Amino acid sequence: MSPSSTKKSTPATRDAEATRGRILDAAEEEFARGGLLGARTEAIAAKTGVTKSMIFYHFGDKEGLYQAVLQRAVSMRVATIQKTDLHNASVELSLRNFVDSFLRDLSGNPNLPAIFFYEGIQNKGKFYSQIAITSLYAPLVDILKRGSESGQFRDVDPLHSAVNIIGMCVFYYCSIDNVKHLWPPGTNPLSTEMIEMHRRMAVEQTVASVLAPCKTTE
Amino acid sequence: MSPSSTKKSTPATRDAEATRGRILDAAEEEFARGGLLGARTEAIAAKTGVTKSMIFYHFGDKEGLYQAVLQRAVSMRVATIQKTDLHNASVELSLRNFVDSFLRDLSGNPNLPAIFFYEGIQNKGKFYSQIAITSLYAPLVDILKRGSESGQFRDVDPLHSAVNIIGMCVFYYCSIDNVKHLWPPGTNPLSTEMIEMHRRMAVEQTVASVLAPCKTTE
DNA sequence: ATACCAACCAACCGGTTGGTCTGTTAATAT
DNA sequence: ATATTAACAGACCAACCGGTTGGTTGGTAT
Repeated sequence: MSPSSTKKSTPATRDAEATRGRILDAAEEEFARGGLLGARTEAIAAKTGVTKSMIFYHFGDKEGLYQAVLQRAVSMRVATIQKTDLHNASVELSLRNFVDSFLRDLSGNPNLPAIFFYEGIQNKGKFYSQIAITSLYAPLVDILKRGSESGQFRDVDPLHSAVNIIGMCVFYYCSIDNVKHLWPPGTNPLSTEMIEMHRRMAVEQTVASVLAPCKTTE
Repeated sequence: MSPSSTKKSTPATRDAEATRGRILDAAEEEFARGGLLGARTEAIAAKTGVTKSMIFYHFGDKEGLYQAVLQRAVSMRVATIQKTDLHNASVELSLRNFVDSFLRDLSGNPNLPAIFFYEGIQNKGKFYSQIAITSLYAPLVDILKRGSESGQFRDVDPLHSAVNIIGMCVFYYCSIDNVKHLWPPGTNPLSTEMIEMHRRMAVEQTVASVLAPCKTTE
């Protein structure tokens, strides 16, 4: 019953683990807004509620914090990929599952696409290692290869079509403030309905973009 | 025969118009690398060959230069849109023409996608006015609406599918350094063959992503 | 109780960067 | 020729920002 009855629980103050987590959350937002270069350590500290020094105490330097943010994001995505049914006999269903799970991950964290765009453009992918990119793309490439070879998909290049499919999924999140004017004023691009609409459209377009034209009956 | 025989030609030195052009070119590269925030005026000046002061002399401030770069990019794209056949009786062909001309524009200037991404994420689209976005997207939205209503396309939402289509086209250019590791080492993502491959794939996937499934031979 | 250390803060430092100020030189008109 | 002005250069500044330093405080083991 007492606040510190359990051995491990620390009473909220002086909790290093919790502080690191809060810094990571704030940093994710800030890096999404400005990338490694444009993010301000002061801004991260302000959002977190601790002093700027804590960033350097816990993560070494700005770059260390950045890598920690990237690492966490990749790990989370890889975790949900492993929980998804991607080896279904129907490659169409496998593709549908992959894209659907990807888009649900994104809707839970709309900042991630921006962070990875920054990583590619600003840092030329320096911190987004070969291993990370492969682990994120390989399952999708594999599905496309299987579908292409079995004839269930059109004769698409697996790598190019994989990249294009990811692009179709994430562009919306990276361009919200550019394209928001296309919708009637007051429309909130991150509202539940809009997010769901985008997911439906992206899944349907994705599948249709590679699916073989319907075989003449029989 | 003399170097300054023609009235209009200025001998290369003290040519304000040419200097502005060179600054714009250098700025486009630099803004593509870091956005309005991350671009360094010194770097732009260095690439141009003139002093940093010239930027402020010709464009007022960093923001003025940035707006000039955006303006020029939008104008050029609008110009080619107007030269493209987008009102063909076949909406499929109209769509194909739009995407193809878009991708050919991009291959001539791979920096543009990054600039517009930065604009949306960093500046929240402040300088990418409602007018600009509309003039760039409206023709595509129109094609999708026509195709959807006539039944030649599936029952897609014109706005969402338009955004997704653009995403499929530009993602490759914005993520080159992230996804380059997917291809065998040494592959140049900006080589003529890769660019052409990407354009073919993007056009085919785009059309397939909205095209109605083939009617039973009737 | 008290010694100890991880967790934290406030003040400060040095390099970077957008922008300015003072001048200088090349073209042009008269 | 010479006055005028647009097109340039270079030195400089104030603000900003990543990172450091020295010191403080709260939990904890003995």
